[in-house]
Amino acid sequence: MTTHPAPHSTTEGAEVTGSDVRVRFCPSPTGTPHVGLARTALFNWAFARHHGGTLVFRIEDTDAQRDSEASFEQILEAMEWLGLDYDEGPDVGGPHEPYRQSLRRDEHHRVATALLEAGYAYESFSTPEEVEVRHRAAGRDVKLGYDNADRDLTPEQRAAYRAEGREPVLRLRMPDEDITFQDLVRGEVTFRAGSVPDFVIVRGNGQPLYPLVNPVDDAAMRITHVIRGEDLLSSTPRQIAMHRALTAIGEAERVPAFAHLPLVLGDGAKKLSKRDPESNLFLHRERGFVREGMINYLALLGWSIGADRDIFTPDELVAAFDVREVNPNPARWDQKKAEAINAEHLRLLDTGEFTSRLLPLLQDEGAIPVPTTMAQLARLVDVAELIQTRVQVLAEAVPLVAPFYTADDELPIADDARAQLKETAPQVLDAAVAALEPLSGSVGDPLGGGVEWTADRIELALREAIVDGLGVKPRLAFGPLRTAVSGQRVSPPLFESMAILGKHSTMARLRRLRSEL
RNA sequence: GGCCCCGUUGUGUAGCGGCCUAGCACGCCGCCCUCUCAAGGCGGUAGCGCGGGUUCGAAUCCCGUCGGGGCUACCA
Repeated sequence: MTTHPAPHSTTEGAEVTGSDVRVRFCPSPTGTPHVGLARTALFNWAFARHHGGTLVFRIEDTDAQRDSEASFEQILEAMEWLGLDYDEGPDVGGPHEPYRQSLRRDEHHRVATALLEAGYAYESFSTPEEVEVRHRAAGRDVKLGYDNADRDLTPEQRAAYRAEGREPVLRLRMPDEDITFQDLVRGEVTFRAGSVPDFVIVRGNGQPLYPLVNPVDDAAMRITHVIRGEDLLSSTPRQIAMHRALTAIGEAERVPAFAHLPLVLGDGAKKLSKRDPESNLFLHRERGFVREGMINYLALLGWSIGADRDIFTPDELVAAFDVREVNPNPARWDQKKAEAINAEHLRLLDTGEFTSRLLPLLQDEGAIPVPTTMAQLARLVDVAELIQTRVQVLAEAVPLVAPFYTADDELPIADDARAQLKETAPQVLDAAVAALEPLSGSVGDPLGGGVEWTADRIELALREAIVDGLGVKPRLAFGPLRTAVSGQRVSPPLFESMAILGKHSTMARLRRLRSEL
């Protein structure tokens, strides 16, 4: 048996839709989660949810050299953080267990044997060196890869190789015809006959390889759509050949539909490398990206929801997502745009929610005492309202919030803030102290009478005393006060800050800076 | 080298033969607002890689060309 009739299944090319859709996210647990990986997971998730189908999470941990349990845990953590829930997976079970590829070894061997017996796979004894020698001898480029030389070995030849002590690898016989498929993102793609050599599916030591196990598991799990990165586009003819062979021997129902997502590029024109810090999903989380912002930006890497709109929620993504509308061109990671999108989502949060997203990060960064008291929490809600439009990522809140939780006499005065103080600063501070002293420290006369410590009253008193009284321009009038109160050049609005700090703290801070001049 | 993919302002995109003197967003620049910084408002900057076709008409279709990228393991 040299060639095979093309065993195309009758369902090939007939795309499955609706709740019959079954897609999978199948990372190999190497290293920390990459934004490109997250985008692939997101698009699979959005596709499954949009169609009311099933998302399978399978872990491809068959490379003991590179895989790690820690990485596996991180991928789970990433899925949870992004809120990408799956219907079947290693930690949630499902009808096609196990979902850890390393546990499916027996199944892989069984199928490999079946492929061999049916003639779709064959034993190959050539070493890479021998292949290279043959290419050179024939004047061919050695980069052509395997030369299919062992395709038609006789039983005697195989026995002879075995007698030499050689351990054969198993190769899948590629069909002698063009392989064409409809990529959901790119349209028709054709690989010329003969351009893809017969490939190894089981190592000499018996270890099954990715080109075998990935399609075998997809077939076993009845995957209908393979949505993955463009870097795997060139392996598609091999997978299709494998799926056709699997279909022919009854191990698969169909050849799945393929969709290849554009690459995510880094600064140059190259694929965003794992070495590039911006590729690390968790670094973005630590900086204070929220789930909604990250999902929104990730979705924009190759897809758009409409002509004049680019802010949307995860639910809106699910409702609108269609993998056929994904753009085939590579997308560059743009940190500024990513943060701008995140900022929009921060502003969309109501103050209470914004506050609770902020709290853990502030605690971790030491910007707010731990444990945090109810009073401190209440103050945070007030502060949060002031800074919500002033941060793009949560981490930017740290310097803005910290002064509200620092002892008055320990407030650090930044060098640049001190440096910008003009010679009028002392008299401005004196005037401020004098103007604010008469105000009651009370913030709540329910009847609205009396002098109160509110932002409006504070502003009024200060303007009268300094701007009108001393004839100092507003900018110069309030600069020193800002420095005294926050220790910084940039802060939340001054009068509101004073109101939140209270009279006692405010006065102490004003006097302290004055005393240092 | 071979195979394959991609090509609209700096970036991401809208565009699927006339609605395009190319829209939106980020960025950048300016103005307004203003106690700083933001947010917000207004305005500006910059693009269909190139060459041929097809057509009354092309960013949109075809061919070529150039450029960029991916893959090219007994990794996944």
